Amino acid sequence: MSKIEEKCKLKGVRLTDQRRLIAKVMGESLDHPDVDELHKRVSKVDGKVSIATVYRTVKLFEESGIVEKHDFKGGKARYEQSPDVHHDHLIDVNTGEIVEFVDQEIEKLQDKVAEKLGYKLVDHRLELYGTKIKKN
Amino acid sequence: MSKIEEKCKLKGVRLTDQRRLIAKVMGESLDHPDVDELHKRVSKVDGKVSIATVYRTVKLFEESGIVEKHDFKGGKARYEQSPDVHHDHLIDVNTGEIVEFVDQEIEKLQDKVAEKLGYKLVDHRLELYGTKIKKN
DNA sequence: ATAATTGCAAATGCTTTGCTTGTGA
DNA sequence: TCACAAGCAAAGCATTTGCAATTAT
Repeated sequence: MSKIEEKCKLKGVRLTDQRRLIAKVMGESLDHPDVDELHKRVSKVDGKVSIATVYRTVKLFEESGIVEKHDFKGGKARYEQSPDVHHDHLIDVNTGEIVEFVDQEIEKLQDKVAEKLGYKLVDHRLELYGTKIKKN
Repeated sequence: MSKIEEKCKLKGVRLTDQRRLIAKVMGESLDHPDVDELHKRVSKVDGKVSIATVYRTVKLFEESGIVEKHDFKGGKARYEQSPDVHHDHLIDVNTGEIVEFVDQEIEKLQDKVAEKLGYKLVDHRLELYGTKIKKN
């Protein structure tokens, strides 16, 4: 049973063949696929799964905190399995490649900024867009 | 002549009555209106301006660096006049209110993170989502 | 048994675009 | 004058939804 499947059980999310398959594909994905891409990967195993089901399932998983949705610039929503430790993303503007990173100092400063403005931070979005530095 | 109008001249953007009006409305907006809202405000002055023109104009202004587009969570694109000094945004998740802020330290750290990963930062997105802290 | 889930196609909401007429420099 | 802009309605694209048939517990 996949890790995502376990989380479904835990959250009381009813499992179907389609959901199990989508969970498996998500769990095996090391990148950040969009719904179309997920549907393609799922279809290789079961060609009868509709894209509507993929949409419904990622939404369900997201609402259950099982996957994370990202709306990076210029395009469709992309998904990844909810990580154990929070991270942010750097997107290569040339290749679309995504690099994950963690910076505790920035995280702390965000809290501080919010507090200074009279707010309690409940969510945030930090995305860096960059170009690869050529090494000589 | 509005500030945005001046920028248009500078960038060689041809001015029309509609663009002048949209520029004026944008310049007078202290919030971050979406296209619908802009169209409403524009329509109060000239009811014949079509929403397609508003879409085309904000896009043109954005490409010319005259306005900034923001895709905050959950909805339509919102616009503001390009500020002289960069700032980021904190969004009140209850009211939708937007607070602008500047934090040089975070900015610096972002550059540092990108560099450490082997990238040159060309753009970034930092949004804080929070709830107002009640004061007693 | 039966409430929830699926597949399909149609609908949605924001944004863009083709085409014809109008207009700024 | 004439390349470019505007208005309108239609098209596009990602995502959601109504409905009838299917399925999990």
